[in-house]
Amino acid sequence: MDRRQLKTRKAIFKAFRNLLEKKRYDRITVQEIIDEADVGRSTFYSHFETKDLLLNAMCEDMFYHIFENDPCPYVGKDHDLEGELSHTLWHIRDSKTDLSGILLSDSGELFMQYFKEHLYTMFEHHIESFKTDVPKDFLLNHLVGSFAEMVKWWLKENMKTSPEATAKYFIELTKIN
Amino acid sequence: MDRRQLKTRKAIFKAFRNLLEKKRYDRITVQEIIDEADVGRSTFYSHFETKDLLLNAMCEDMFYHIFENDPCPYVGKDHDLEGELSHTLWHIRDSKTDLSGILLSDSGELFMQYFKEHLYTMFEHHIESFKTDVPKDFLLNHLVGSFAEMVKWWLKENMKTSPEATAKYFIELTKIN
DNA sequence: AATAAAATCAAACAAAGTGTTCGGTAACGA
DNA sequence: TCGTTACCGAACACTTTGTTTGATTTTATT
Repeated sequence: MDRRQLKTRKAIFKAFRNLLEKKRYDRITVQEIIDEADVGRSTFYSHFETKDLLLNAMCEDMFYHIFENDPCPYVGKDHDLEGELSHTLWHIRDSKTDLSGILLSDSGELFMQYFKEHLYTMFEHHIESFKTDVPKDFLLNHLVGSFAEMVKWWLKENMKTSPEATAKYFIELTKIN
Repeated sequence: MDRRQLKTRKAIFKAFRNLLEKKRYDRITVQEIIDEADVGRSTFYSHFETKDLLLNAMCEDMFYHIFENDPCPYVGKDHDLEGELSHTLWHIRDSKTDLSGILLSDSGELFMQYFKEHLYTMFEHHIESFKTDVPKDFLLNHLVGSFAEMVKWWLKENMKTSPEATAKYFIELTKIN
């Protein structure tokens, strides 16, 4: 990939992130992004057709590393749920881009939706092992929703508790078998 | 209040609701609302300064009846949590305006935020009676988040289960003491 | 029924944002 | 070095916004 492309792409992402911490997504104009990123108007549109696609690209960028299936450097094995949750929290904490700034911003719910989509596929792999009477889709919704809320709370509290303890917390509070 | 005012206000609300079921909040223009409601441009702005304030007014209108502290016609006493949750679900089901259309729309998260605000104050009254080690604010987040997700799921499934059974479901799945 | 008050309307407006196109300039990779 | 590619800035037609104007109903009251 051309260095120039990467440079503009990063500049736009950074500008977008800066703006998102200051104001709501739907109040941010392309004009402002252009000014903040200091790129030409036509350049922006050659990279991203719309503001929505920019958001989309940025979310993929942000959440890719968090949910990638890599050998976990912190937790030995992540085949059990609790281990995988810790793993995920580790990645969130170590994420290079400031996730808390964005997830806790006025447009946080927007990113939460992307976040939840990833969580769905993650929890889906464990859903079979749970013994409960509630329907599967409800249970999934419940797990994803409460875990996402927990992450938000965790970030808001500056991640005082360790990923392991936090994951254990979550398991503890939810009757999943 | 003047009949004309009420008529315009209702027309705008209805137009807004119709549009919200078709497209996202931030893609809806004031122009479209005006056209759909068939009111003059200046009339709209004499009622609502901005689109955000219109949303705000409509949410208050929608959630007022759901969370008002009335003598419950369905559940005898609503001093216990489960009874209050049933009560809330009853109101949601009987709500005149189609809540599910809006809460499940593309802009559902927007309304969920308002919804959650009400839930917070509701759960706060019960929080003292819970015996658990997790911090109070985390527990609140957890309850509000998972209950809100449950309502969304419930609406999506066309409210097949009864309010009472659904509330019991929720209590059942959450370790709150 | 008459009247004063108030809400509505259409039209017009400047200002700001959108998305596209253009040719010129500069940076890249080979 | 040289062809390719990405960037820039300027201009464009177009839409949306929020405000103002003055004429036209509709309302509540007497």
